[in-house]
Amino acid sequence: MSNGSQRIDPRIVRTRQLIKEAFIELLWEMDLEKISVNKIAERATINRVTFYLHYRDIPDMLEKMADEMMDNIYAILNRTDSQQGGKPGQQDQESWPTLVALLEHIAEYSKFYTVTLAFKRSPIFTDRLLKPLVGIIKDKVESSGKDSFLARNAIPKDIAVWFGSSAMIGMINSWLRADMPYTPRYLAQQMALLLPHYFGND
Amino acid sequence: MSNGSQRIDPRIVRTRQLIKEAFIELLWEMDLEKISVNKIAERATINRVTFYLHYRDIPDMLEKMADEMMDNIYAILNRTDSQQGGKPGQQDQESWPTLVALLEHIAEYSKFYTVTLAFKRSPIFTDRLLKPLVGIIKDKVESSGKDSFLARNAIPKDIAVWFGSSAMIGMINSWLRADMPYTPRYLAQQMALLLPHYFGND
DNA sequence: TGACTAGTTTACACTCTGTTGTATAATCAA
DNA sequence: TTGATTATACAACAGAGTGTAAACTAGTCA
Repeated sequence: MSNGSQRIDPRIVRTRQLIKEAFIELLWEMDLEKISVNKIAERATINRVTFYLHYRDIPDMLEKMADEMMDNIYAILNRTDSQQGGKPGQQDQESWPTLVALLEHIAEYSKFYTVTLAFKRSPIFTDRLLKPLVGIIKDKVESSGKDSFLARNAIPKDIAVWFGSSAMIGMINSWLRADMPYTPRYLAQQMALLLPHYFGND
Repeated sequence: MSNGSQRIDPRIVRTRQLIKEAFIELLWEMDLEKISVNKIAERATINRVTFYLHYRDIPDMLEKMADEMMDNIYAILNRTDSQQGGKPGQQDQESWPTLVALLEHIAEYSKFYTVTLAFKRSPIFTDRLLKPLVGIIKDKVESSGKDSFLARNAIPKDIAVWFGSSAMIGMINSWLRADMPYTPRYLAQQMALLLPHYFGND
């Protein structure tokens, strides 16, 4: 109880890593619905029964992988948020460090994020990523002044949130699909340009 | 051969309709991967073998349903495009009739579009709908002048297209998820306000 | 080293798939 | 209306995948 991070049996780490890698590989090669526990076990060079020692079924595995992903995302969002404190002026010049950090993280694990968000017909985790973005955009919209663009045009707040968050997630999506032809920093700058109402410079 | 619309055996129409309705119902109730041919046949009150007389498997059925959907979408896009001809000035005042027609169509068949685009974790047809929107947005971006917002800020054209199309599809998605709290016309107006660079009034 | 735990192996009952052959019922054309 | 045609129903099958159990093997940690 004294140690926060429990010591985990390295066999468990190894097996879960093998399963995860096998799944990502298979998702490159075929649609989600064609992936079976059999195939995952075979590709991961583990016994099929071992899979069931870790996950109830494939949807359960997806759920846990998504949770893992979101832990990483939230770690980035919280880290950069607290680092810069409350200096919204400088924030814009740097085109929002949080956004840059997020895009850099996605670029680092691009294989995972591509198959999981942007690939084929099954953007299985898009929904998850949308959630924190909605939260961020919501804050921006809520705190926008009476004379802001959104207020001047009487745009309902929920529509403003829909717009900002889906534009952002869609651009990340397209960027991954196009095999990341721009650097995270440059893309972040363009996003800030296109979404001025959400980046302070309104 | 003289008649364009082939006379189709009413039994075929009936069976395919039953299958389609059963599938949409099941998609309300469970994830795509939990839906089997067995369940579809049972719900549709047809024999399981009959399913295979119409579709090779479930992915094939999805493909054909998507094709059907896209036929309807393209019919709307082409109809309103040709109706108004080339009067881009008036177009904006009416907040883009094509967009209104599209949203009205989606609202009319909201149950289908909700499960198929916006529901749960499997937006199975989103990709399809994205395609014509990308085409439309691309035209707007290509034809934008040297002194337009996009040109003044040197925003790459592909990024501009990513932005416009994903903002649009995302707003449609969120609108469906929220159970369409605004009329198609009103939503279209808000979209035109938020995306001025794509609606002529730049 | 010895206790513990993860992974392997084999086996079983079950569901789903895709196909075949035959029978029945609905549709269409003359 | 009749006869030919075609869609659907029904029963059966092999093959694959699922989820679970029990006994065994091997890696981990104190």
